[in-house]
Amino acid sequence: MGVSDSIAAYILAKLYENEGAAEFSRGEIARTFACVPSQVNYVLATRFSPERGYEVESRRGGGGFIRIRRVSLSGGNPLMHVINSVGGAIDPASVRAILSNLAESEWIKRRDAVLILAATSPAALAEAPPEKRDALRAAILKQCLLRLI
Amino acid sequence: MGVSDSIAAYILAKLYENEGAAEFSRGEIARTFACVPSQVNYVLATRFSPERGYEVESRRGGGGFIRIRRVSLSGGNPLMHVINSVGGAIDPASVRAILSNLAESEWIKRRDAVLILAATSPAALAEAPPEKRDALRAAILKQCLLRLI
DNA sequence: GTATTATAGGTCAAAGAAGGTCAAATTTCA
DNA sequence: TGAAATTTGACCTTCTTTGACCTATAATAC
Repeated sequence: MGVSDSIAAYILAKLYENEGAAEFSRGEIARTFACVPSQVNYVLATRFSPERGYEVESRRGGGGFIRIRRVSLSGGNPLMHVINSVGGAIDPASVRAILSNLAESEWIKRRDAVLILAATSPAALAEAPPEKRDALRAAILKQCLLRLI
Repeated sequence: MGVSDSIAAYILAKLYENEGAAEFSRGEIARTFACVPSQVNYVLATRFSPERGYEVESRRGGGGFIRIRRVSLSGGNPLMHVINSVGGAIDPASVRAILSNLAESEWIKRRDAVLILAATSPAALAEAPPEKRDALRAAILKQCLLRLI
């Protein structure tokens, strides 16, 4: 078992103890496992991604922290399914279809759908380089749905 | 929790006790928390800014004081006001402050705030070129708030 | 009444303390 | 062996703490 797995196990244990929430400092983990701090970011990116049902929040500077929340306990949630199936990029029409479906079947509220649609609209993403827009749209959609689980 | 957070909590408690108003001397706070006086200014600037819905008044010299008041958004539709006052770019901390203020004064729902925060989070905008992120954040925020008017 | 002094608070920049990003080097595994 | 996963390190950004120096107001002394 490599260091990344150990770190992941450690975080998982903390989440378990604490009912799906954990807070720690990056430096603390790095010291504990005698690795460079950025390895913690690697673990977060590869094992605690939105696709896996985790929400990660952090703050820099003195008193900085990293906070993780486990958001889906099972794969049964259709929002989780959507988050997984979106992939790295998505066009506006698909977003509209997905949101419309989710609202129709009452997995999210109409109001939520409207807001996410606004956030991923061409108007909102006009500033982004054209070739990056679909990727941004996908990331925004996933982050939003994650908060609604 | 760092010193700044403690000071902020202290002031918040005073505001709560006193129905949205608090008065104290800068030196008094500095002594209480064993910090330099200017740290109090730092806390005021970062946690009790107008964006967050506070008005700060002060006087120097003998009998000097600092007075804080929680100020309620009013006069026309505050959403429109925010939309107009957000320029072409905005950082994450300011978005957080604005949304928390709007939710606090019930011009938007908590759920809306959470969603917009997710849509404008660093995680959501990681795909965008760094120099474009603040501009995108501003555009997304405005598009979202427009739908809530 | 004005000038002086003491008592506040204000500003700003440097130093310190986290966390973030990215890509090269290395290891693992199919 | 070649692709994928992991490890490592150089460099970046954000937030906090500290201190030197500045300005305004009140109290006091002429």
